Amino acid sequence: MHAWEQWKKTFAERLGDVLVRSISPEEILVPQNPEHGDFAFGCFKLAKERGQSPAAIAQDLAAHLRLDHTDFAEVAAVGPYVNVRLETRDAVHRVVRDIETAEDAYVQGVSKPGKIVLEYANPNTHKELHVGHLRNIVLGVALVRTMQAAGYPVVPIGFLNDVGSNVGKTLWYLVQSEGEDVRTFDETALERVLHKILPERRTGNELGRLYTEATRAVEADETRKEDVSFVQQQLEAHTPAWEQLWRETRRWCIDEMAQIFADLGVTVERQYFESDLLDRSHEVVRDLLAKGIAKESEGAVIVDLEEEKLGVVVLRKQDGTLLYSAKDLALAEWKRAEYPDMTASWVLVDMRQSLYFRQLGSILKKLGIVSPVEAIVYELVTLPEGAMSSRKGNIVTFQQLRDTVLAYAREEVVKRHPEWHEGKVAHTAWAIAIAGMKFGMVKQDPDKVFTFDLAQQLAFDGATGPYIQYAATRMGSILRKAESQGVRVTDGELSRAATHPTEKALALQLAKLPSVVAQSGAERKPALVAHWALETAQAANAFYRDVPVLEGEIGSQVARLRLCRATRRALEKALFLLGIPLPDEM
RNA sequence: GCACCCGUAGCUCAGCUGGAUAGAGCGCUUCCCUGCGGAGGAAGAGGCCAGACGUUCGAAUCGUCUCGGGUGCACCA
Repeated sequence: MHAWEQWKKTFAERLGDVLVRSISPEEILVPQNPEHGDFAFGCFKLAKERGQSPAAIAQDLAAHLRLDHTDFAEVAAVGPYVNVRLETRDAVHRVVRDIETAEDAYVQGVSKPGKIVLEYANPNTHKELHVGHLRNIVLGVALVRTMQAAGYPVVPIGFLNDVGSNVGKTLWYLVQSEGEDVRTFDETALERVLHKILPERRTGNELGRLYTEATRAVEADETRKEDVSFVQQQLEAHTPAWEQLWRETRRWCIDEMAQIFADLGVTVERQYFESDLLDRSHEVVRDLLAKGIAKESEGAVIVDLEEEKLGVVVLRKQDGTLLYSAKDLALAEWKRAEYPDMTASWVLVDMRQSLYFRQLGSILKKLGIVSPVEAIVYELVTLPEGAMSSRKGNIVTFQQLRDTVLAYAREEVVKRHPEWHEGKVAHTAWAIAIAGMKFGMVKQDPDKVFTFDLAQQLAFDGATGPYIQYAATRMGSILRKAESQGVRVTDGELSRAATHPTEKALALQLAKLPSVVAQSGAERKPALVAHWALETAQAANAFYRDVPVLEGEIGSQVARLRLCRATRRALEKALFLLGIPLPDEM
């Protein structure tokens, strides 16, 4: 058991001894003001039960508490609270040894049973990734890592919507704007079109631009919808020329996305493609019709959920092409086939889709699927001037953001370290840029709208990712300096140094990490780890300010170096859980 | 109209399984580099925790209502 839980448990047990009843460690609280002590117990409930004043009970408890052979050095009643204080050096030793012994397993929680399949990083192809998608990816990566660390059996999977309605619309626009007739489009026309598209236009950005223009064109002239439908029908029927055009344009996007995903630390056990379940989706719609779950209405196929006050879901459009709903049903079925031992199926999506996922869950239940999908929702990313929309084209693309932040990070690195070689500059700038982009998004509550502000993304001071990296790298440079001075960081018993209050504060902070990770996993809130990292960086900076590590006798130097090392390791681990790399120096 | 989410310092946000004077960061005003890295640190100003009622010994935290803001509600995902 880690120090933090052990201390709470010990305190609770000793209280229980005096009270002759059991006290749960969860009833132990941490005073906001460290001057009160390290742990506290409030006597309000007991006071009510016993008809005595809380202060009198606190006095009594403090007088009878036996804390010998524990890490606690002091006990005091203050008003209605019993406060206990840890001996500084015992506390520091305990925590440093925990981290040194456990190494990577320091935060690892006990394995929970079951299998949770989590779908995230599920954008559309034929569009460009923007900062709204970034929130999904950042949260997804952090969720997977924190939950796994907390012992939850999370299996990350990806799903690419590569034949959505936007694709038909985009390809329709592409073909007709290159002067071809969509109705007679064949392989020779395809060659002419592809020949005209120079390599620099073979990007998601270009396809996204075409999509925006296509939307505008269809809005200007509704009769064009028929051509768009025609194209979508050809795609679903696998007509060769259209299928080839689709495959080619899709590749541009997938290549880009693969790079971005790798950059952002996305890992999935299985990558699904909407296009692979197109045919099955058509069958699913027919099955639902046959079973009477779905019905025809106004030429479309729908599922009526009015009885459950969930409205109506359209599965197949009047023109016979499929909607995302039909494909999600087929996907749910497929996931179940591939993960028969799945106990939960989660999909990370933005708030706008929460009603839709309740509808989907309801349909799946009608089909007798036992673990229907659950949407893990987060709020939108908006711009200061309002919402973003690919259809309207007012988006901040991920590439724009990345290029800007990376250039700025590089500039700052070069300014500080003109002597560094290119490889080191590039890697460090990359690590800082990732931290800059990601941290703001993970630290904020997913239920809150994230207002994207470029100036904020470029701030590397204050409550930011680079601030945390900086605190950790400073711990690293103390260790490096010690090494260069010939001080060896030995293992074994720690010296009896460790007496400064900021040293203790830092150690207690490090002690919390396993519980923070456990809670973060249980509540699906990676933000808790982000807040821990911020507080720890502050504690590390205070330690750095108050305690000159490389002074004094060798024993205390080594003890403090080990605290530095433990701090760096813990911060590195927390950053990893958030999907943020830590450079050696910065 | 119905449903979901949000309303805490000028701004961006923590705190919300009820408990000791409501916390950070940014911005603003003053400071701190012959010391282990100033991407840092110290201090200060700044709050009827949207409002009302209720539950409780105790409410930013729980409940109900009101008022703001956002989002969704049939062929986009």
